[in-house]
Amino acid sequence: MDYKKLADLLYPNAKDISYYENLYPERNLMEGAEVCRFAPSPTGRVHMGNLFASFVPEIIAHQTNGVFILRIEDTDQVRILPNGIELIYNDLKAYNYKIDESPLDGGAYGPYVQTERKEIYEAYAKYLVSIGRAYPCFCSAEDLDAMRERQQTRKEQIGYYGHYAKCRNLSLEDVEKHLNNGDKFVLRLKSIGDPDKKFVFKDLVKGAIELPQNNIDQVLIKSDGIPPYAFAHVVDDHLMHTTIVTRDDSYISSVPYHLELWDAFGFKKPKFAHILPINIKDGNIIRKISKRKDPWAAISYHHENGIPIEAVKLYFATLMNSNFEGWLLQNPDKSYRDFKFTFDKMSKTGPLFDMEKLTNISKNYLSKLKASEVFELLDEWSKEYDPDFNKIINNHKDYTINVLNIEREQKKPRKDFAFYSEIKNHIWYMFDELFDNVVYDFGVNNIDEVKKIINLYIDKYYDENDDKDTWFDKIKKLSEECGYSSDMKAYKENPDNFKGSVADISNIIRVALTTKNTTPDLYEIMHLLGKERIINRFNNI
RNA sequence: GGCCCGUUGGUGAAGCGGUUAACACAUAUGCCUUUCACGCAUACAUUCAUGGGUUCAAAUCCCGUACGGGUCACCA
Repeated sequence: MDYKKLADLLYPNAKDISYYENLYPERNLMEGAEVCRFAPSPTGRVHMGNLFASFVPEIIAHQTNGVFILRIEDTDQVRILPNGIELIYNDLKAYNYKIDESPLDGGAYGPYVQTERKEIYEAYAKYLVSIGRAYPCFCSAEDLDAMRERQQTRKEQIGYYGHYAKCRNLSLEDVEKHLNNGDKFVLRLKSIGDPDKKFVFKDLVKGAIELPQNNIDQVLIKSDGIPPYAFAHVVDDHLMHTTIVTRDDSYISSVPYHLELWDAFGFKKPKFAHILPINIKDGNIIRKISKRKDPWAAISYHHENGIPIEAVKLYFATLMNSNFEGWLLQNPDKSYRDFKFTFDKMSKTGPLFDMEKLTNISKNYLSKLKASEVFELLDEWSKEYDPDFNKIINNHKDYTINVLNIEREQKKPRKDFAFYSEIKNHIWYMFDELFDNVVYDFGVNNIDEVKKIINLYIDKYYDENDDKDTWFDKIKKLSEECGYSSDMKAYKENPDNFKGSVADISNIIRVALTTKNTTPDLYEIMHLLGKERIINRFNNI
């Protein structure tokens, strides 16, 4: 068989691969720099699962001074979305992922959309034919269905291989005849593997895995001229000089085929890291995150609820390498990017998404920020999701920052809220605009007693210039004057001797001012509220 | 069904031949305290799915069983 002739027959116009080999030369990178990529299909918006899948290559690429590529795998025309590329790109950008090369940023190794690389694939397909490792197959869908059925009933391996690979031995004349007929064909790999032979594949995440060789003559180019995933992946990652292929763990079973393809081309193989998808426990079953079933997994849900993007990334970092958490505890002021991530520390079983954990991480993250930083974040979030509140906090910007600063600048700051959407619930009573139609609950204290106490307090004790100690001493004096114990220990020992304690007095003032039974430090709140507002609120009781 | 992979407390997860089986989250109790939050202290796996084997020694190595997941397309 003259393979060269067959190749020309099949792909008369395709370029020689040397053209592309020269067009996309070796990258000039530092020793150890990794070229990684995220290669999604443009089928819709990113969710937590994809976001994690892209977090990994992004961080590895940039930690090694390498390159992070966004490549769009749109060879399956039926599932793609019209603006799918922008959707994905914007979602990644919203999380501050640094994308070095992409359909939108361009780059020297593009195009970065697979359907735009058709002629490249053709050249490499032609090459494979010319060296006798690929051949055209004219079998119809019906032929293949019949074959599969037969294999199934005979309990044989399913696929196009061995004597089932009818088109493998087509002569040049046969092919020519079909072509003249206008018959469509797919290009298939001429596999030389033996499934009875095993080899050991080293995965960066999963370690050594024993796999059987591939013997299926897989489809390299579909009848529409576009390659399925595997062929496109090999050509693209070769030409883009990817050093680490990160992808979903489900690809692992097709590794034997992929490796045979790399070898058929004679290309230098990249390293592989098969990443377990983030799972979710749904009742008793564990399954992949689903966009449809898990609304909380959608990026939009995170935006709406004001889940800080940095917290999500911190959470991803702990999912990626569980020793990250301990490191962060030791290095609270460092960025997650300073931590040395490795693949071998990644979960081999698939991490479970844990909202409680994310919440905790987020609380810690927000508690460490400056009040002004929290304000900026809150401002940005509320602009879109709570415009009324946004107006209020911007009308009193400095005041709001001070409110957010209550018990913040201390070694162990408060951790009241995890998400921006929760902040309002914690500080609304500090704003007169929101302190409207409020309902007070003074518990066991009747309203006359309450009025007596607050009036006495304002007339006799309150002074807005008091420091905290003086302020509290006065509360104690007020307690005693009203028959309440100023000493908690004494009160606890003989509660019957008093009408209540200084805690009750404090709480009456707290509720009168905020309606809430639990608030941050009362002194700070009163200090920020100011005399006028305090008197007004007391008078409203 | 074939082929791969996995199974450690309520949860995530470290450990990879000798540990009191880390750590974090959650939960509970106590302390601190004007409330809350924070913090601190204590408790929570007589044991690492299960049965066997190797070994002086096994969560760690080997074999079987059960269960769970992945994959077997002109989808990625």
